[in-house]
Amino acid sequence: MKRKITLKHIARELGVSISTVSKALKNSEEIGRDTKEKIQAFAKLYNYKPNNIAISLKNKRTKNIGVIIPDIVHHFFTTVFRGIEKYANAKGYNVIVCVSDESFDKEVINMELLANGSIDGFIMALSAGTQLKNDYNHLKEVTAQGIPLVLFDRVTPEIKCDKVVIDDKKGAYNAVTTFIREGRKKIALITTKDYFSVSRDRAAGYREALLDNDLEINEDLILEFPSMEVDEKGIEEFFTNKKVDAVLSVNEIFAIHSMRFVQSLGIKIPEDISFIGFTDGLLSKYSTPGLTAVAQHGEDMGKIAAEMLIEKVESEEEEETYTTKVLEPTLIVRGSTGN
Amino acid sequence: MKRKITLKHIARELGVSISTVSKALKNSEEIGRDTKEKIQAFAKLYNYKPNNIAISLKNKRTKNIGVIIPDIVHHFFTTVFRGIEKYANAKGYNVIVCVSDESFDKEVINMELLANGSIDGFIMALSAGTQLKNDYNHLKEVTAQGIPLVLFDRVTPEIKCDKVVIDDKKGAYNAVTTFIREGRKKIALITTKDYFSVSRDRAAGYREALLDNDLEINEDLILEFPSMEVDEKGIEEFFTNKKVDAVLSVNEIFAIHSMRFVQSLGIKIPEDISFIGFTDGLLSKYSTPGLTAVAQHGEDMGKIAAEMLIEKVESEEEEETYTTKVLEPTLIVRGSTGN
DNA sequence: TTGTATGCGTTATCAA
DNA sequence: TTGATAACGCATACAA
Repeated sequence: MKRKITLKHIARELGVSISTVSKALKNSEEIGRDTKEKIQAFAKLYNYKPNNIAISLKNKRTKNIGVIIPDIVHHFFTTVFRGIEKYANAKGYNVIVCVSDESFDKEVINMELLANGSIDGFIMALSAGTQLKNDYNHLKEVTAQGIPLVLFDRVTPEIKCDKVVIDDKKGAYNAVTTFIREGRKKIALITTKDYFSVSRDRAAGYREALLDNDLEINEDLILEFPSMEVDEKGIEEFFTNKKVDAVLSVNEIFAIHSMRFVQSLGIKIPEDISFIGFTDGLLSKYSTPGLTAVAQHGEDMGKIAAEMLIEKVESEEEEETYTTKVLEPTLIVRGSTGN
Repeated sequence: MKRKITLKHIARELGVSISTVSKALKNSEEIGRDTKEKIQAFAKLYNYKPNNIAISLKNKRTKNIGVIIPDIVHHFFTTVFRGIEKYANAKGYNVIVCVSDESFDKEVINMELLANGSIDGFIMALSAGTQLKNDYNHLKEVTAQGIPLVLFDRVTPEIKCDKVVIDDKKGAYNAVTTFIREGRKKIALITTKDYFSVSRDRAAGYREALLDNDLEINEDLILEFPSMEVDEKGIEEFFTNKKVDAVLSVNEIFAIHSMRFVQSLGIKIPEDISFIGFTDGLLSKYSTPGLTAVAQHGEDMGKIAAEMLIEKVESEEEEETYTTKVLEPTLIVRGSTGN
């Protein structure tokens, strides 16, 4: 087993000093031609590569960025992650992922762990637990230490930092407008309590679109689940009792379940009822009929988040200017709408 | 902005030596009661946490594990990752992810980068590019340096290391047997060239099951795509020209597309044709009808991989014994089979 | 009981 | 042109 070779080894082997080796390998002008060649040849031969950890310690820069997301088996987050990873990698950064599992405690623990020197900055989406608890001290700690932070998708105004979100309100607004243009009148919303920031905005867009079109808001047509767990019973009950001709769902999974259930009742999509769901994921694409979806452009979001973070990480000045980028949602039209 | 505090700061502030502080914080018996209390109080007040990087350098242990996977927007890999992450985290390890993007070059670059001190060991699934090129020198390098490596799912006999796989052959065998028990005779296989290790095994299982049941292998019923890209045309052509009453697909996506197409032809599932697909993902669960699937138990696989890796990382002896764990596939029965 | 010295692998400053 | 030394933050063997 050939252990990794260090400057010291090379120096000893070649009878020169460590600093000479270091300089030679950086092609410093200070070092004589032949010593340089000798050292470089030797280094190449033994495949010398500087130790990242030592360099991190010296530079106080790890070239690692920490990503904390609520879940990894999740199409949207995974898409954002891809955007982050691609950009970060291209910039020479590695990505350390921690999954908060929607738990406040795990989010805190992971963050504190990584904050002790492992990473140069954070990119994260708040866990449900954190949003529920409304406690952001761990984030404040981190930013107070001068560690750059970028929040995406699930954000909070409590923390001053860069943010990337999509215009959830507009996404919902556009979806509802689409329904109305189709002549739908009884438009339902299936939403969830947990995802405060996004659900709130989406519900707001839903309401605003109805009002702007002189339709009244019927609270009976708003189905609110406590979490994103699928409540099969709740869905069945809703659709057996309520008469609706269009449904906006804040996520794919509620929409898919609903579609299946109404289809089992012999109701036709989109003839009798239209569906639009947030987050253009695999299910939307492959359901029958395809689910018209509000695309969140996760990969772009990830890329932008990484850009913002690395920008801050590498900038010398301690700017106190934070920006929030708002991406435009796009409606991907499929078979579940349009009659 | 309050920068992170170090032992040195505490020492200076309290007028003691660095080593005294270090010992006091480790509750060493050597240090006097009052000094210890004073130091501990001060440290708590300023929320002292040791710097991970410094400790890594000292211990030559990073407590990071590197995970290299071909794709992150992928249900199976993401599931494995969850298993890895959970276990690793519980053991105090962080996970650095790199995505090879199915490319040999990226796999090599990422691996070499991480191998220079950033991680204590690797868990990975080979990229398609690597399997195609059949070049494993980067893996050999790493293991030669004594860095533990665990391969999962997409493995190679070329490298001596721990491995975790499912019995792909058996999964396919069982699926085909299920078809035969249903009385199916014209059983097709949709497969792909790229994933050598898994596709080969699955195809072998398919063939063996046919032979064991005295059915002849009709090469016309084997549809082989060059990659996992969906070739809509190819699928349509196949199903318009061939008469089949059962289909085993090496992935969900081919199966889903095929189901949709045959349904559009008015063929009934499972009455006229049965489907089974590998990788029990979201699509299988939510397609209509649900796709009977060969579950790969990704999370277990990830957990086992992490266990094996951490075991090796933390063991003192340089054992040269490598084991391969083979997980049993499970058939998840849904609506696409059983007539 | 406390402190000094050394080392982990690297780089940078300064001296020779 | 080369090398000694200090420093990054921490831990520990050894002195005092």
